[in-house]
Amino acid sequence: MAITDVECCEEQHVHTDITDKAKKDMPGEDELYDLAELFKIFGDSTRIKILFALFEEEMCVCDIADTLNMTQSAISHQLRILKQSKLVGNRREGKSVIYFLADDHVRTIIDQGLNHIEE
Amino acid sequence: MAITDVECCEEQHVHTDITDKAKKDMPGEDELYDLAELFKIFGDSTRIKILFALFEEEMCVCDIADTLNMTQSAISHQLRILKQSKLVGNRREGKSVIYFLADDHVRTIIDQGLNHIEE
DNA sequence: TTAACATATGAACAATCATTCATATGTTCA
DNA sequence: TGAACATATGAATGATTGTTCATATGTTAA
Repeated sequence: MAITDVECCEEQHVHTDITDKAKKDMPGEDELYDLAELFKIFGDSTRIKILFALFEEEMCVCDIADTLNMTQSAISHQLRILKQSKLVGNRREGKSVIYFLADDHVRTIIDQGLNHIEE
Repeated sequence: MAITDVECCEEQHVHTDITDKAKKDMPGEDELYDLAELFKIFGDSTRIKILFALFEEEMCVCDIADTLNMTQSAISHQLRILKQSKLVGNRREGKSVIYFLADDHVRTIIDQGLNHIEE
């Protein structure tokens, strides 16, 4: 057990058997960062609402804005974020652009969140 | 179909059959807000790391700080948030305070996130 | 009680972010 | 081609937030 610098408490008192194991099993920085970034996407009620709307059916931007009673611009900005995270996909259909859920992870993640809320 | 005000696109073009259904099935504001708040907790890599550390075993604040190589103050502030969200619990044990995972939802939610990342 | 240790917390600061506004891009139809 | 519609986007702004620093609270042992 190396005594390199001062911790919050005396280094001697750190339970290195536990912390060593925790450090060893900790995922890499990149994975942890990506994971946090993913959850950050769900951490905004506008985006959550958009996802709930798309649970029903695919929709154009205009319909989503109407459903949430928000401006087209605000929705478009958020859709861009959702698309970058591969949570939604889109396709152009004439003048409209149709957005849809990319996969079923979204549903599962949100359902787990609801479970926690409703306990 | 009421024509009350101007939407992003002409009100006439909104697919009210779809938007009405989406509006009807949308959870209440409070629930959506709580859900977003919950995911916001997971949307920070420091808190994610703390949760991963606690996956291994319960730990005192000092050990968590050592595991993450961060200051005691930063960890304590984040533990407060995690506790408020009922994601972790704690108990005092002498001079130390031991933190632990509150329930298994945490694991499930993070696992689902990892699934999405690793695809 | 005092000293040392462990944790919590308030204030301040920098960074991040959601929305708005103005405008640009892209599509269709006459 | 031009006009109308639908969506995207850059800049600006107000609000939120993670960390640091200083310090307070709480616990133990001498």
